[in-house]
Amino acid sequence: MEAETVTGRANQKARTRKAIVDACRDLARSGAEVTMPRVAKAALVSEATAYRYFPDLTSLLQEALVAVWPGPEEALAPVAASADPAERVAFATGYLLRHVHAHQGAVRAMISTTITAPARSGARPGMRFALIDHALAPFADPSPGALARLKHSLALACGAEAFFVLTDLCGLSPDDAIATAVDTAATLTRAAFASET
Amino acid sequence: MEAETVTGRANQKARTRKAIVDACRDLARSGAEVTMPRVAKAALVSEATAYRYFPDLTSLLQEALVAVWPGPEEALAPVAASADPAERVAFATGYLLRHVHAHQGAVRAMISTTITAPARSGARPGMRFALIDHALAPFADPSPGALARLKHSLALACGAEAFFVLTDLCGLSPDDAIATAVDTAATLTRAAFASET
DNA sequence: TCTCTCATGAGAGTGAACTCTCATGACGAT
DNA sequence: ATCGTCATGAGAGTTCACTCTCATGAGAGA
Repeated sequence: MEAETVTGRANQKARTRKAIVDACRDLARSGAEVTMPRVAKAALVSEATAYRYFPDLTSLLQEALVAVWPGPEEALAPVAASADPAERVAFATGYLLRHVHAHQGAVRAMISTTITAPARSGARPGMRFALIDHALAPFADPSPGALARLKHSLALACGAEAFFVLTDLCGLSPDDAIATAVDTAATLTRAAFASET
Repeated sequence: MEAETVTGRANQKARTRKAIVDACRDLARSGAEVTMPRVAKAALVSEATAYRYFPDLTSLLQEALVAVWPGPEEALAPVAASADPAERVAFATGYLLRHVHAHQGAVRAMISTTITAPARSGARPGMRFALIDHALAPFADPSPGALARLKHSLALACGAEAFFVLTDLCGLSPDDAIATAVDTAATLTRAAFASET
């Protein structure tokens, strides 16, 4: 056999896994509702097999989404030169929320299943935390603990939940929702770096 | 018959409805998982009957929760005399989040079902909006549109989603989560009333 | 080539959210 | 007292998240 087929069994598994993740990603990108049966059907595998590779929908969605999203360095490249924390945070928030908007169906499904099982929330990708950390990495703590507190505050504005609260409950358009979240994140950042209380 | 039994049919319906709402409220208060079958069983009615009175779990939960929560005036009575917007908003946020914490199971179930059906999110009680509006009622717009924007920002910090993000994703204790959300809401309010940009 | 292992498929089963239908029986009106 | 309406119960059906079992067949090793 060729060198690439040395471990046929392993290759087979890798192919199956990839087919599932790809199908999930495609469904997520299409904005359609993402369910295990749909994904399995699209991937041409049985539902049982899909569950063999991923213990639950959440893990699958996580892997599919993470695969599509670039890392924080790449995402924040446009503001890499900026020394303004608010500007960096604002950009990160806009970036994150645009992705959430583009993958609404998948993200909604993920929140829906994790919200009722708080214990398994660890399965959710820490996109927001990586972005926030990277955006604030260059800056020193304005006052002891302030940075940690700011990061927690930002988790409220810079996340999928913020987007859905603004669109579903406040009735904002996706663009307005993103603008509002960005604004909120920037305000919080400015406040944290301004006050030395 | 007695005067109270004039419309037996109507009374019967009222009693059934009350039994369902009460059972739901009790389940919610117990912190247990709230499902239609459980509620129906506890209310001694069939699941079909429960669905006859409430089109879905969300409507039931809404009615059960709203019945327990006092109105905004009553809730904000302790800060009725305060003229500090940040203080009033902070109190409202703490109040709201303590209730969310006390009824976790019900609120989680509500979010779980509405997040996947954004169209029906209107069914969610506007607790936060009533509280925010009441907290900010005495104050004039610092600059055109600023108040409206502040209210949208506050919806992110003063809501159930904020509580769950802080506890489930950030890993904070309930008390720390509430403190963080309160702090965030106060910061946003102060920023809105301070800058005349 | 033969055999054994293991990835996979098929399908049943559970519980929950709903939806729909049909039978029952209690209550109100006459 | 009788009749008709209507609240209710019982139960089947659908979809989805999972879980489990059993049979099959393809690839790997001897």
